[in-house]
Amino acid sequence: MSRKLLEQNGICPVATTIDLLSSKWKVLIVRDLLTGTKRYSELKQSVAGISQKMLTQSLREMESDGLVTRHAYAVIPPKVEYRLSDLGNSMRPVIETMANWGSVYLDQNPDKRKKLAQSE
Amino acid sequence: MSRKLLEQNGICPVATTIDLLSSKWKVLIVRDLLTGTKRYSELKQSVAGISQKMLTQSLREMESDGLVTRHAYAVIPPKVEYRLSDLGNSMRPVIETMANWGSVYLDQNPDKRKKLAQSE
DNA sequence: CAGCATCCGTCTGGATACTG
DNA sequence: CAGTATCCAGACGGATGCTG
Repeated sequence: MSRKLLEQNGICPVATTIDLLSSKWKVLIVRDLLTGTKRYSELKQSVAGISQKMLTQSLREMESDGLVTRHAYAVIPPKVEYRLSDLGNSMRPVIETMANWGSVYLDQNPDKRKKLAQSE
Repeated sequence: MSRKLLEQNGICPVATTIDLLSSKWKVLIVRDLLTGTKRYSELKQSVAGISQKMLTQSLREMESDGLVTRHAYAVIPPKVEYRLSDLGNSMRPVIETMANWGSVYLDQNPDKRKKLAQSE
């Protein structure tokens, strides 16, 4: 229903952004690609908890949306790298703003921290 | 599964933010409350396409997450107003950054605009 | 007006097994 | 390593009907 959202909210810029970042996974993938090119297996690691199905599916959609580019090397074993396109990179401020907000929130709500130790 | 995301990604600030803004609807609700207090029926209008079930459910969750406050007036017919808490208001930069990104994106991809006319 | 309760189809997404 | 293919449970969310 992601496309429908855009339709129903017309040309709202916020809805547009959400539309391209439709799932949580995509946001986290962008987050991890902001630091540079990553292999499939690296993403699988850094995006804690994602299944290969969701990772592949998300990457494919992001590719067709022009957020990510895929670079496959004809070697054995296979090696595939993903990196942000210019469009994907332009999302940096969005992710950073989220990161800032989350940091402040975590600072002010120490209880939310208790859960686990760092993951990245 | 929203809480699980936070757990599995540890204390990642980005994941934290996504966690509180877990659904698209919530983002759009915050967007609309940024301009001030709104009644239930007004939100139902401005958040195009949302069902009363989803609206109520989202508002309840946002309330318990401390993003939104609810003010019910004992009149007939009933009147209930919703407004952002300080925490909710602090999300303004997040939504604005999304809006900015979406605006630029729409400007550079005029084809995405064709769909419909303005909705808000 | 502002909900709540319920039914129920749809789709998401995890688990598992297999391949170039 | 980097996927693809299937199965399937459970969550999501719309529609409908009913209240204070």
